[in-house]
Amino acid sequence: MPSLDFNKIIFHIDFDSFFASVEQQYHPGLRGKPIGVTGSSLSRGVICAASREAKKLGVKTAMPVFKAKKICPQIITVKGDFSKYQMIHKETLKALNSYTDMIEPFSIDEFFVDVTKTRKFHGTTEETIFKLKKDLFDLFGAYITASVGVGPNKLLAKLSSDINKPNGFFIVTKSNLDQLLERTPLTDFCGIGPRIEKRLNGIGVYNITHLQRVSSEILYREFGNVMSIFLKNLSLGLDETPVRHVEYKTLPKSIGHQHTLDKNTKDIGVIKRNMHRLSNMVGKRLRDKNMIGKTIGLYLRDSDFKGHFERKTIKPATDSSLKIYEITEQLLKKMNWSKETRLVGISISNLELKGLTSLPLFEEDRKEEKIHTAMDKVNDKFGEFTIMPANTILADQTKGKISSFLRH
DNA sequence: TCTGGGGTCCTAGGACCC
DNA sequence: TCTGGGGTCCTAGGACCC
Repeated sequence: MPSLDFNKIIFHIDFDSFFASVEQQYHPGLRGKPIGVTGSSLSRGVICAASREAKKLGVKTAMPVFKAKKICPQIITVKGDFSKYQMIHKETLKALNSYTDMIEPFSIDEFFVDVTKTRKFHGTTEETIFKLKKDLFDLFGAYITASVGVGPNKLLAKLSSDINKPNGFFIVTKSNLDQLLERTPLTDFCGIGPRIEKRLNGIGVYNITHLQRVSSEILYREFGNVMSIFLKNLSLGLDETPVRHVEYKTLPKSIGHQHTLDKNTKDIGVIKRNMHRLSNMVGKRLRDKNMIGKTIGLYLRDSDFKGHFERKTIKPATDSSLKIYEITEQLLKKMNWSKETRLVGISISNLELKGLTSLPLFEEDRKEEKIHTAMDKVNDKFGEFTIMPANTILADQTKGKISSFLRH
């Protein structure tokens, strides 16, 4: 049974309206205005991030652009520039490294930092927070701010970084813990989404106090072993997952790309060309990371927004774009697909680092590898998708540069 | 004008091997 | 003889996060 140890000090650092703040920092003309950062889809996009001014007017993350415009006609939409956000992420990691190496990036704009052992070099918890905020100010300027939550574990740290947003902080203590838990709606806890909430409601649990009191047997019956223990611990503010060292996470478990078509289509040719392009993107990223994967998946979303997924595991593992494409083509056949299609996605999982064992045995394969290497080199030099197999080039959207966005 | 794009983890059940 | 059980791999499906 885990317990709460207030000698442990975990920070959760969460940038405020991250993408939007970055754009406002870079473009002074956008400051003080309601802006929404959008993804790559032009005609059917969603708001990836809203500035605080836009939030005040009711614009929310993941809201379709057209809806945001309806609610807030004066909103300025800005196309997101992922490389900028990535750069700030990396700089933040560097800055945090001067405190401790116990840093776990949780997303592009969130970090857990375990300062239990190192805090004493920076004074009290409050002094450490202020120093950290000053570091960020010196690095990025006044517009890119972060809120900090401090607690004895990741669960409580994450919960509290939201309390005094933007640019605030909150420290969980023995004396404010109960109140904090009680005032937090179930779905504000990391790990409880709308489905779980509904199932909790089904067994009479509507708030955290109910969850504390509900019997473990009833929870077990509804959620099984792992989830019921997780929920019970959560209700008491308990969480023993460690802050993982930054290096621990650098190897991805899966790599995927998806793309919402400009228009729904039944044209298998269009779908296949998108599959081909996405396969190239996935393969390229595998090769960049020097990884190979075994399980290849094809995801199609129909016009009713329903997702359909098939996957297949192959041996040996591959990093070949062509192989990935061929497998997804088989999957497409297996799905017997004839629906109006909205989105095409391709992913690969079951990843491992490419070792000596996976050197291609046959001349044919070596040739393909050489082509890939040459193609990747040109693309690295002159930009993504300078060279692509001919049938990947889409008649209707030739300049198919897709920026990949990790989050809002 | 309905609803993007990148991920992670868990469970149940079947196939297969020994 | 017709059948036990553990382990691993895979598929299929579901839920969550930002």
